[in-house]
Amino acid sequence: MAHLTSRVEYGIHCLLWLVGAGEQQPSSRDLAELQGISPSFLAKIFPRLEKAGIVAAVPGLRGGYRLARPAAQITVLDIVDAIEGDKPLFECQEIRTRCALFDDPPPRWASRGTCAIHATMQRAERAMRDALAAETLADLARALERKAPADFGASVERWLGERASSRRGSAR
Amino acid sequence: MAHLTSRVEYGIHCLLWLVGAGEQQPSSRDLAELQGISPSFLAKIFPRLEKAGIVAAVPGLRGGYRLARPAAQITVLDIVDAIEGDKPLFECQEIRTRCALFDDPPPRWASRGTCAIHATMQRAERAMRDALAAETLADLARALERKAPADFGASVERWLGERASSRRGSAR
DNA sequence: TCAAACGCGGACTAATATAGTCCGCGTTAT
DNA sequence: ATAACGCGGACTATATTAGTCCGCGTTTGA
Repeated sequence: MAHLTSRVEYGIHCLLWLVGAGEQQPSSRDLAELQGISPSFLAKIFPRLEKAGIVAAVPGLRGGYRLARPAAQITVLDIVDAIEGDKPLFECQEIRTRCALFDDPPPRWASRGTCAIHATMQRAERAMRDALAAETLADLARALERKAPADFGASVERWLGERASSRRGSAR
Repeated sequence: MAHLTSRVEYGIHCLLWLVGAGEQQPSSRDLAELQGISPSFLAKIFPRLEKAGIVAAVPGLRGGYRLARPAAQITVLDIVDAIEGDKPLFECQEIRTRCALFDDPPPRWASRGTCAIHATMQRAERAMRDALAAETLADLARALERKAPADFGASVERWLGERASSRRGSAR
């Protein structure tokens, strides 16, 4: 995969289910099965979202996750950074100081300021991050809501509710 | 490394040496040793730049590379695409069609248009690519020229000239 | 004419990252 | 007490990256 990995893709999709979940607090297993992805893999993703303050975790039986703040205050960049850890698009290796014409301690001017190539890459990364910061979880949820039939949200809530009550019940 | 790899970093640094090379056409080995990187690794990078029409290759003894067009007409994006092959920042896996509430052929509306998450990532990638396309090799060369002492360009040309004549000579 | 250096490509290796799985801990509700 | 929860660490398989090595066809100075 590329720079924005499956972790981010899975994370956002499952956060979107959380937007319309109402009072419920689905577990990571609930979310994984609702979304059709690996439960054990999703279980590695959500703790990162919790530490970043995007979701709140409720421990114990009947526990699970809910959004820690309104969806309109969670940007896609917040999610990406929480999951991927703010890894840079480009890592400058300071190649500019390694020139056959330089002596062992390379001249000062060679490492003065930021490497021009690095600066260009940083501008590109900034542009990418700005674009990700411009979109919130609420925007994405609205886009999905427009596509789905009117009763779909209620169906999802019902499905999550059934999962929750089956846990309380005879414990399979 | 991240999404923009060492290949790109090495490629751009060595292309910059080519900007001020004048009439000379340094070999990839010349460029690698001038820049202090692995000659065999750089030798895998330059054929890609050649196929993209960024540099022109001259085969045979005394052969080497020169820019195929003016540095002002070579953007950083051109170089990145030539070396990395235009790989996307994000690969959508169409997770949206995999919902536990869907039947085996998922409903039409679920895959209607572009996935909203994918669209956001594509906007971010576009922003990144636009930023890379805004900078040319000539811009980078100018930035370096401002830092280096006035006679540095001439020293590099002399170094490359000596390498060239030592090839013609008694063969090491 | 012949060797040496060139570009080019393919096969190979080592290290790292990604996508997962599995197990055990402490917590909590039934 | 048990079962499900979040959490973390250890583990595996596969893909990518960084880099080496060798061989082919071309060109050219000795």
